[in-house]
Amino acid sequence: MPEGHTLHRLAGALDTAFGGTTPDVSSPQGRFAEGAALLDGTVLEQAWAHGKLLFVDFADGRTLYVHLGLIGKWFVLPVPPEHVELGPPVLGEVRLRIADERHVADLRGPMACQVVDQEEVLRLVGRQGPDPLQPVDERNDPDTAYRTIARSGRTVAELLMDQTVLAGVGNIYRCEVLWRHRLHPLKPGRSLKRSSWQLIWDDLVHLMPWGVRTGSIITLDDVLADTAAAWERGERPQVPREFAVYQRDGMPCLRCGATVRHKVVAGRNLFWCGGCQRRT
DNA sequence: GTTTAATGGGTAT
DNA sequence: TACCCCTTAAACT
Repeated sequence: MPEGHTLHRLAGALDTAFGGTTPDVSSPQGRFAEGAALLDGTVLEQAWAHGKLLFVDFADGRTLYVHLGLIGKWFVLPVPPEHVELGPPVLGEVRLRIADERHVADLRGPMACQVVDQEEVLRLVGRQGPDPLQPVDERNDPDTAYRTIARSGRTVAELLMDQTVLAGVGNIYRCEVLWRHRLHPLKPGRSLKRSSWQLIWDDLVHLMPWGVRTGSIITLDDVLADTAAAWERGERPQVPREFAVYQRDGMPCLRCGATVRHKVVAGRNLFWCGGCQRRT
């Protein structure tokens, strides 16, 4: 679920459902009871994201900071008619519920869920690298990422997932974008050409908004073409969960037919094609 | 019924 | 590198 596209999509959904209103904020599970009490009954001004960090600005300078981590989920759903009176029943471990008579947003399993001040927001965002889902400017500059990559002996695979280098990319986008540009994931950062970095960044800028629109990571050109065509027609298609290399170890590469390889690197599953992703 | 894996990341060793 | 946290659904026995 959670790479950067998920958080930007969530920010939009929270804005649409609750922006400018005063929803009920609670912690059915109890573990966020104090924070929920601080926010309950105040205006939810705006939700926004940088990389995988999600922020919800409330009145009085209070901001809710949420990081979904690996397993966190946050669904924003309409309240079905039969549950308008009492609100939908709480199922499972709901750390935080934001709700009114029209919408309910239940947060489960987040790595972080806390009320922070503006200083802390700046500190958190300041540690993040540039985010391909935000406009490039002085504060969101892919060149800063390349400067780090170009003098690093760490692998490109590791650097792309380091949120202080590049914000929002997770394991799927990283594996797939490297495949798309035939780059070996274990190349050291300092061997990555500037032109290759520019291709990676531009490709993420191209791909990730489709993740925000559809809620699904799309990295195959034919899936993207079908989805974009359907979108043009005003349809909201179900996106097939298909990738080039992610979780396809032992299977043939969709491009060259060589066997997709797999290795655990820094505790994460890394996939790449042994045939068409060169080390050079 | 129990174990594992998952699109993350912080902290200790 | 290891270990810890968070939750749930799928994959085991």
